[in-house]
Amino acid sequence: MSSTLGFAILAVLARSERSGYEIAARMRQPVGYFWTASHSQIHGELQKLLTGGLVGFEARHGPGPQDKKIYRITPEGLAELREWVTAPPRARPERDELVLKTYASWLADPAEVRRLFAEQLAVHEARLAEYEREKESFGGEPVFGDPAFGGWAALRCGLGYERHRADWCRWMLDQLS
Amino acid sequence: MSSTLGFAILAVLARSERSGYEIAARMRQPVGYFWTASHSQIHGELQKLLTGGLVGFEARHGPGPQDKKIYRITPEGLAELREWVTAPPRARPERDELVLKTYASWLADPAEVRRLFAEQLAVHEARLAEYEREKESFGGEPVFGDPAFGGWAALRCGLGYERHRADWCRWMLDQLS
DNA sequence: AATCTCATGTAAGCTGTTACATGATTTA
DNA sequence: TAAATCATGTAACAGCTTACATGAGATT
Repeated sequence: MSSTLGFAILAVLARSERSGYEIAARMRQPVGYFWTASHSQIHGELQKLLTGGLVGFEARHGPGPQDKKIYRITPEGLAELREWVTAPPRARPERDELVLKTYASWLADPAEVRRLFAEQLAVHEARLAEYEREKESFGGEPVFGDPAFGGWAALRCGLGYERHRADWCRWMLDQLS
Repeated sequence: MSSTLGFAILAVLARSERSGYEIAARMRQPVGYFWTASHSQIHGELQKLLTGGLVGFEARHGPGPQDKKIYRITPEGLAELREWVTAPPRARPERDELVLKTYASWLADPAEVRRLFAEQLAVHEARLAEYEREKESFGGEPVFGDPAFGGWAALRCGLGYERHRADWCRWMLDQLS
């Protein structure tokens, strides 16, 4: 039984073998859009996966003081990952700081609340523009079965989310005028 | 400097004085739609808020072995809460297990993926129906300034989110057929 | 008689963040 | 020569979950 982070790492390694450093880079972009971890967390989790026999590694030298370790998913790791993919996700409790602030917004100066939501709207519009650019960079529309489909579907989810958030911010700004 | 949980508790206490038990109940419903905590976490956080002078309490007896403690926000607590409301929320890293599963879905049996998304769609449609019912239970549409506006705005955010998620699940099911 | 609600707390453990520690190679 | 990138690890701490512990009063 691995943690979700373990499966995130396995999902990356299922596509190609990588060093811990490279996995950490992926956890910023593009996997970072839906799962993130710092390098310290990744190195620790890789140790656990190694103990569990879900990954193996091959050391290669340089550059740097320590040898580079190229991790690879094992057949056992792939089997566990496959099982996990279609298992129902465990519900995470919602924690949304902006909505919490909204809940307490009756205490605040309306002008300041307006500024807060204008800022948030700008953030979501910027992300939307970024996602639209990435959408362009996909040549065609990948279909299910293609490994690229995962990234495509995630991007569509991100676009929908940012649109919903931007709409809500606009509605809030309307309410404040 | 309080944690976000501290401010969530202060936001509840700003509306009316409550015992730890009652705050925990609120953290399931309706505040639970955007912030949750278990009773053990709440009791611990209340101790910190008490030490910081942001809340005070009055003990009242019964029922139960220990006295009931009715917590009340202090002027200092209210001032800190007011300041926090319009401060920019600190960005939480995205962690979305369903999207992560989608990223790895190329490894799985399409029929199983279809089942997973059909299940998720049902979850979001059920929540949508629940939120619609709650929307009805609001008599009119509260306006900004009314404490009830916070709950109303949060509900509208929730409705938008569930619609976006349901749409994405439907799109995924389309892709799988 | 059993279970549910009210009521507060402690403790162990996991997850995740931030800072510390080292050092070679490449680029500006 | 200074900084960025590559590269791996440890340690301290904060946040959160789950289980343990107790017990009165109300309901079934």
